[in-house]
Amino acid sequence: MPKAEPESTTPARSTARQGWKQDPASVKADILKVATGEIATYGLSGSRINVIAEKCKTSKRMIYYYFGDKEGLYRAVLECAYESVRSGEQDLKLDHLMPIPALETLVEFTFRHHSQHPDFIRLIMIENVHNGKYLAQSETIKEVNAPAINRVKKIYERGLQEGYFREGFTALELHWYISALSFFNVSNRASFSMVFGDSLGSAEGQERLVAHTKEMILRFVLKPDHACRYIGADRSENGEPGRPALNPA
Amino acid sequence: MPKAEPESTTPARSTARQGWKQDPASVKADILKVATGEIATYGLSGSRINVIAEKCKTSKRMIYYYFGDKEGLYRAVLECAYESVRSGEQDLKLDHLMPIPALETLVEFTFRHHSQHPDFIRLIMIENVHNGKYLAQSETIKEVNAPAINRVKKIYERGLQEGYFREGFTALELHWYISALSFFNVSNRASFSMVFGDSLGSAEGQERLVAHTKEMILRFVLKPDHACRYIGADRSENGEPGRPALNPA
DNA sequence: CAAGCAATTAACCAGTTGGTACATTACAGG
DNA sequence: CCTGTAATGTACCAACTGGTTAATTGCTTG
Repeated sequence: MPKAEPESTTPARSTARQGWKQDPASVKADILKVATGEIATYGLSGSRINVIAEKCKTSKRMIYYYFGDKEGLYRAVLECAYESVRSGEQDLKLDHLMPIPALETLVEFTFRHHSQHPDFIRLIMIENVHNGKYLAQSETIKEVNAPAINRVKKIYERGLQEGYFREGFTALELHWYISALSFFNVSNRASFSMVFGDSLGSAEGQERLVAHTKEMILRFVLKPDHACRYIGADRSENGEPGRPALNPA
Repeated sequence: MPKAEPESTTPARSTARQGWKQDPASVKADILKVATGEIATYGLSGSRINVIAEKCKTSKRMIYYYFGDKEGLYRAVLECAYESVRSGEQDLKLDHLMPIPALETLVEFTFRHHSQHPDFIRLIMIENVHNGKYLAQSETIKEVNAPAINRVKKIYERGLQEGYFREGFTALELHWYISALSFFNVSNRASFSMVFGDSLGSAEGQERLVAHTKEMILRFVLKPDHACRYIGADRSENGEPGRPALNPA
């Protein structure tokens, strides 16, 4: 058992005391970065702290010095991943958009954001295999995720007030649907493409999936009249789905 | 390296020669069953063949005798899981239903079927963490999953011909959407409920999710006029979403 | 019954793994 | 310059792990 956690709560501040050839914070940050990659790749039980230490060009001892044990390292990786992903979600400016485009934007952003952060998705997959055991130990993470729901909530409530959206959903449910479609796209790509071919993984396939996902969420949330009018109006890029008006004939 | 795989290709045939106190096929089947549970719970690298052997009340040697090595066992578990899940999907009789109810039935079945087989979902999650490496080695599994696509395809094509569905989708895409929503419900329940509370995991929450998922898929696939007419007509059980007619006013 | 073979057991092994004890280095403050 | 302390490197270990060797048991068949 190491004596105590060192003080540096903020990793990667390079203006700290240059205690060695490099400041300890960067060592800690490096361990975290490498561990994230290793654990995301091999899982908690599949990753080896020896390997992590080697890849950090530091000693195994350092990992235990900073993170206590393997689970401590994993917890730190989880929290850090959640935080860094959250921080990348800030600048969306959805309030400036009308509810429908705002929702479209959010869905598209979520979909693409997930697909651009496969390691984060993998960590969540792994954590789910562990039944959320380590997520449960972290108080930080619950706070970190509240904004995600609020984003949906604001859009949905505005859409309700302005008469675009159907009533009867919760923001949590909407977030769930958006997450499900965006998450699955990354999490199950391997098995899906292995079994059915990876036509949906190609650039075109992915564009179809984003477009469809957006459309799916919108069609679901919109009031019928708005749905029939709105959908298809801007769906000119894509092929058949989405027709210009209610009655094609 | 064990000499050769024993002949029994069909596990669990109990009428085999009663070679010992119990027939070897049941030993093999038992190993497979226990291994499925262990691997689904702890992952490939997280599970221990010692533990599996103990739980089987057999020796570790038997596992190597029947499955060669740990990966061989895992492959067998994967294939067996896919097969047994497939076999539970046969008796749906979707051909006797009109396209719209057929699709509804399929979605609802898929959703509930997934939630009733969490171990299978977990195995797929784990296999995806391995990037489908072992799935790629199995030829069986591709064949096993073809019917899933065909089921969707038949419904979709009938729906097209009879004028209910919009054109421009592939059966694979539709299957993807149905799978995504059904799979996510199981795969991410832990992390989701850990972060947002498990209101969606309760009995009522689940019923809302099934209903919404069905509705979402239908709204997406149906032609606008059918969508407005059909949706909500049988949506009397649930609360607000789904209104009786196109123009509520 | 002897031989051959499938099924099974128990002991064993070498490499790995998470984790630690202990010495050491470098800086900071007195 | 001396000492405390944060930071680090080295060597080490006990437990475990996947995997194996070799002997044994019971059935079947000639």
